[in-house]
Amino acid sequence: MGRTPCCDKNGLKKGPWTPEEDQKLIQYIQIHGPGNWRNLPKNAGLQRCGKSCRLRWTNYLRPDIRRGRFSFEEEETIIQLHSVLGNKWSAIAARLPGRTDNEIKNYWNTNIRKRLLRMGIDPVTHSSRLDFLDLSSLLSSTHLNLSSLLGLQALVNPEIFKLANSLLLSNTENQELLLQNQNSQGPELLLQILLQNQLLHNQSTIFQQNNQLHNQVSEIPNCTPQNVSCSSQSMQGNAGPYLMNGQIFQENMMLPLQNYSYSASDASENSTIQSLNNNNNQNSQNFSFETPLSSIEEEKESYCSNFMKFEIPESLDFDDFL
DNA sequence: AAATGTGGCAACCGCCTGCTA
DNA sequence: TTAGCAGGCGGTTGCCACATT
Repeated sequence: MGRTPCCDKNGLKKGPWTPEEDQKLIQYIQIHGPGNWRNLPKNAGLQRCGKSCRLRWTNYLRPDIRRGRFSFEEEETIIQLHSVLGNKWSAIAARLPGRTDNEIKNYWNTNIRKRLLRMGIDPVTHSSRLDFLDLSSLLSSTHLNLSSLLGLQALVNPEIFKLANSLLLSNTENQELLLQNQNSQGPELLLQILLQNQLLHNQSTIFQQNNQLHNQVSEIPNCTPQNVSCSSQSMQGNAGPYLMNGQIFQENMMLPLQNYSYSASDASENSTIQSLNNNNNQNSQNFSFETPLSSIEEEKESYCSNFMKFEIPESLDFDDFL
């Protein structure tokens, strides 16, 4: 024979808990401790199901629960863990002291998930829905403004970007020479390098690709291979997502997860992305943390706002990306 | 000022697993 | 051995507050 039913569901109260009910539950658990949820409602004088009491305690009344907004670090942890664990909210909550699985789940569904969708990132697989290969050719075919290319820093591995910057400085000094050299494609080549090594990277082949980059760089006049650097220590022997300079990357994932916040050019709401912003302060806007922040949200929004502003042909239908 | 839309979140629902009588 | 429940968990709902029209 099995156990007797935990409770008779008839006549039991449902819905929001009253302060009086909360007080009864707290007092009872303070004396007897949590557990034995089947008998708890009767012993505590509550007209509730034991399951309801357990949920109320674990999700709301527990003294070690941390209320309030999620910190930037907590959000980063949630995203990283979700990329590994999926919707295992209890497992994620176990890594975030004071947070309940229900709270994390709600925060994901109401906040993070929507933000990822707006950015064209699948919140389930954490992979981008944008085909950056096509975007690469797209960018190559448009009038690429080098100063605005700097805005791509939010998209790419900072180490690779340093390389790009070095190349840029190097090439600028010999731009005329570069343009005369048919083997060198100037900024387009630079972008190709960026995309090949950052956006198309696969964890298992990242170092092989880096060697290719090394070779490519060697072919560029006035650019020495020692400029090439790739922070390998944070990637070695790591099959799953990995951290690099505070950004979270994952195999088949095009964007650093830390840059998920997104406010300005919302492709789901605007049929076209705003044209290039040639403001020279764009970089400092994206990466400066000097400005006092009124809220964490502002910090996250400002961190990478406007980071995806390209000149896009009108014929491009962004609905296809979403 | 009222109606409507939207977001956040507490709580419920139902399934699954492990335990127990 | 096994029927069936407790507890755990993820998905979903519905209420409320605030924003927008």
